[in-house]
Amino acid sequence: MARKILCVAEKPAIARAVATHMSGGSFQTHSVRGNQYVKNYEFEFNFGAPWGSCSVTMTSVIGHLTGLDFERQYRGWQSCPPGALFEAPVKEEVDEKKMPIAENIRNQARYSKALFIWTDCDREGEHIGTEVRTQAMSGNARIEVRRAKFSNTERAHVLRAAREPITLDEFQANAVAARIELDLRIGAAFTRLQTLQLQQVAEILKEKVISYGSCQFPTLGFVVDRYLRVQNFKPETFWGIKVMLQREGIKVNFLWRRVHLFDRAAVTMMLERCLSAKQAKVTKVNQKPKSKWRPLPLTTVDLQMMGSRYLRMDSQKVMKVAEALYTKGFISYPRTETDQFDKAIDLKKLVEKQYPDGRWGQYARELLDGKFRTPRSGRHNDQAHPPIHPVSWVNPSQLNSDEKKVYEFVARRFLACCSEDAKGQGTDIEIQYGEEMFHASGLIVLERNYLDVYVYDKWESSQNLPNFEKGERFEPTEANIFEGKTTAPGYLTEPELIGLMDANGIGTDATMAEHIAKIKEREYVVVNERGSGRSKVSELIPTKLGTALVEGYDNVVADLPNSISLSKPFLRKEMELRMLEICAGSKTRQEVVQQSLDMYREVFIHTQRRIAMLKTACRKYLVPE
DNA sequence: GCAAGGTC
Repeated sequence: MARKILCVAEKPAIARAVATHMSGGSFQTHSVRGNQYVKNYEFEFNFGAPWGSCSVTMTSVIGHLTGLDFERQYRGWQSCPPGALFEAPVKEEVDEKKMPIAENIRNQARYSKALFIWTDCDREGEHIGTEVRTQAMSGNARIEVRRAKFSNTERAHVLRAAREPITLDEFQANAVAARIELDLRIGAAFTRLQTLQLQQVAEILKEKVISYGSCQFPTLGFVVDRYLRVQNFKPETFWGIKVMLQREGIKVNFLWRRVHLFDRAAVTMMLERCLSAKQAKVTKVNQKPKSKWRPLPLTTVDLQMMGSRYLRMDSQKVMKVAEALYTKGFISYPRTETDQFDKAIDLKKLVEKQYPDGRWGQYARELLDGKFRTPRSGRHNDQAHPPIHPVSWVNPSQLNSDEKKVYEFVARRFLACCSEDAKGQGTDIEIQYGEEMFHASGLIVLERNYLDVYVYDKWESSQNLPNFEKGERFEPTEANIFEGKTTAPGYLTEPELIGLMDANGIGTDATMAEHIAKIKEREYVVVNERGSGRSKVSELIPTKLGTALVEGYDNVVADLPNSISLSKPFLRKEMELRMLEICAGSKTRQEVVQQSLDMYREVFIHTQRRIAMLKTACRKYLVPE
């Protein structure tokens, strides 16, 4: 009998795609008792030396198999002081719902010579791989374990991954294990402490869970930070000089190089000097081609930001809709950090699939008639998923209105990536007037190219500039002083928040939207709709509770030399750096867990000692006088 | 009743 090899992917869709390539399209599908999504695919495959031709069962898990929790006697909120959770024993157990999946792996492993792990090639994937290995080995202790290294599900790439397996990266798996333990201990300890303490302070907190998490709190911190900047904003008056020339029936406005100053007397004096010079001199006339670059291939973070901005959906909604489109086979996997297309992907074939569309089908045809350009490459590659792109065309009548909007965006974005940049002719004119420099610029859009399909970008020709020659002199039609006031920044919008989280390493592409949803659910922030119609913006405003928590924690650590407030992203960032050290092999999991726990324990003890400050902040905002 | 991370 042929040797048997068990393959396990991170999710059903990958199992199916890999099985399709390895089997050349002919495999048997068996359902798995107890789970409707996971399937076992059986087929023959020649792995080459040393395995040779084998019968294969390809199956999957659905993300992590296990979860970490405290031992039973520590799960009650009154069972121990919250601080004890820094040391309380924890155990990893297969989730109740994942039991049938784990059992399937144990059963399949029993008759298998080897286990090939096909989880995503990222940190979480390595950890999920160890969970799969544990199950397989408990079914068959002698099973040999390998790992397939792949970054997309293109056929040749998959086949090579099957024939050139590597080993699991224990360092990366350990880094995730450390993250899991830290998130649990720190999250639970602070959540219980602040919930139990603050519930006593105000009537409206009585039944509330006041959660703390290393991601949700910095997310809240960003919202409060902006809110306070808006509240504390004091407008300042500034003055500037504007110069206008009327020529060939066109009014040309020249902008001051200094933009504006906050000293009226100084500006007045500068203007006087200009006026007494009478004539201005053209110091530069620059004609140069300008281009507006087509967008980069689409990542999750970008999809969420663009979704909030142009599709009027919050980030969680966009992701839900994108997942539905993915599950139905219309777009590629929507969780990716990759903004470069692999060379192996046949992009033209994907463009061709858009031919039937009434809105951009013609544009797609023109691309393949010679206008096609290889997409730009960004600098990110998660080695697991390609940029988000349409994989098949769908008739809009088959989609609901949100799905239509997201699919349209993904399709237009993809076609834009495969297009030429927009081209234009720019003119910059610089003049010297007295001692001061001014400039005017014009733009003529010559070729719209990608703009024709990517309706979300705007790039318009400006008013035509009249002719100027370098060295010529003219007397301006007008030269005036103008007055203005600095304006407050707006409240934080969701796309801005996602940008901040991304830049500060708070959450992952897949979880950022969840953290924002979490702080809404906890009533730390609310969404305020301002304006109407096209100019409508959704602003995030902290509630009194959200403001009180941030203020309270800031006060608690205000006079500590090294403690950084929990509302800031730095602690999480530090944890991230330590995880990278585990990945590099320079620190062990145990060292990192101990170090990080020590750091957070210090803040915890301090918070406990000064719990009155947290309570005072809550009372200040939440208890009526 | 707590976290964050996978995925459905």
